[in-house]
Amino acid sequence: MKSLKETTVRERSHGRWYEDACGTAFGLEVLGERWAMLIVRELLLGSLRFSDLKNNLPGISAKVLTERLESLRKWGVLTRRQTPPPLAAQVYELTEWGYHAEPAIMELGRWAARSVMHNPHLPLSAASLMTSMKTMQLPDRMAAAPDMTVGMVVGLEHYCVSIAGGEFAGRRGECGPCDVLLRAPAPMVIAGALYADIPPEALEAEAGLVVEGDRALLKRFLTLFGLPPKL
Amino acid sequence: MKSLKETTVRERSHGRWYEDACGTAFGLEVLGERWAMLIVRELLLGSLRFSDLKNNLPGISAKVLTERLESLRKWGVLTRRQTPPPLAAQVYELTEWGYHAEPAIMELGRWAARSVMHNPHLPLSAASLMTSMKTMQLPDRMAAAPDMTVGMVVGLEHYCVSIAGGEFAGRRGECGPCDVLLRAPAPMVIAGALYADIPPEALEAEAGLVVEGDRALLKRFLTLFGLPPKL
DNA sequence: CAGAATCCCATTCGATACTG
DNA sequence: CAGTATCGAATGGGATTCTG
Repeated sequence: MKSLKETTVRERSHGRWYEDACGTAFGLEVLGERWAMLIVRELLLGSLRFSDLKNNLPGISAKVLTERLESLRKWGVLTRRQTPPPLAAQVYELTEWGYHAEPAIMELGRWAARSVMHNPHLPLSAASLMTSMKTMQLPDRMAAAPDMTVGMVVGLEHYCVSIAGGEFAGRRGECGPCDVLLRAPAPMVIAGALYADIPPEALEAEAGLVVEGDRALLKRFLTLFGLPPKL
Repeated sequence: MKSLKETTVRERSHGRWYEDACGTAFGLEVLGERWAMLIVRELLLGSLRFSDLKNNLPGISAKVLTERLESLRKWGVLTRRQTPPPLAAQVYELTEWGYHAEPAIMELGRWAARSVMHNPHLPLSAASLMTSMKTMQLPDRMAAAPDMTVGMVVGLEHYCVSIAGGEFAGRRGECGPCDVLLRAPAPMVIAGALYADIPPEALEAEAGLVVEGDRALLKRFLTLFGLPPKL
């Protein structure tokens, strides 16, 4: 009984679940626990405080969040940083390696979205919406897109999307001056315009969308994203 | 007490852990459980029977393997198929959608391999070796590579790698006629040649490697793969 | 061999309460 | 706000046994 427990402890002290040393198995040691990858997804859009993470991940408990953050810190995916004196808060921030997990996380999302069992018309968090936009870019349209800056205010959260030289970038925070500003009460209002081809006018009339700025550019913007075909 | 349990059952009946409906969250519902992604990785190289999967995934129990296979089947990642009468065996085989998970799994492995905490010189399964080769292709070298077929016999397992038109393909099974045939007692012998730049002659002398066929082509082959820089 | 079924302990998780 | 502490319930998973 004692020996059984000791064995377990020894194995876990390595942090290893899988005997296998291949890259994927190692990646799963780091990001394979429940919530871990979604925490990273949140932080891809910018640093966050503990409570912001908790609010953005409905269903996660403080305990699990604490454990995951500590685990991810040990693995070198993120760091905990004290913000300068004015705001004495501590924020979690991805390391360079942590940021490089973005392609892996996006590939998983892109793959999953092609399942016939995935319903894209379900409630979505604001961060999910931003990540999905990056994932669902249509490369040929994006290559021909004019540069633009699109601000989004979803509920109380601010996001800024920029397209420059065919490159998409999204982050948390306000844009400053932007070509288009969208205000929506919920993420799925914007998702409706992006993925369900609902005209923005209809969403303004019925879903509380508010559009400011260049409406023609908004139309163009909305053509840059699309769901992949199902398999 | 009853109501608490009912709530739990309802949520799990969706198979949903995360409230979030984004693609990544959905992908994690499907592949986020322990072992699930490694099972898929095994099947990417070709269909396998239950006992083969169990042997190839050291540490997995029959119970967990059964559960995962059933879950993956329900999600449409794989199917269970009866082989024709002569061999009355049943094999697990990825669906088309399941095969499309390959980029996501490889991106995760590629990312993980860039961690300073990942040691590539640890024991490796044969399937991991094959997957890692696909992941660690050097695109520019691969583009200029001549077509070739390389057979590998690792322990008792046979694999066949082909390069045609700059495209890498690997699968389980024998090659038939091939340009180079490698026999190694363990996967890491071949990994040493690929990633640690150990000359094949040294491995033949000291690690039990056996090379048959075109040795010059083998040298060329070994230059096509390399570990990504650490971050 | 290919699993299903059972047993049972260890771990995990979520809810709640508490603290600096 | 940013966690820590504790506890009970749920789940996970290894070992074993049984069946076709």
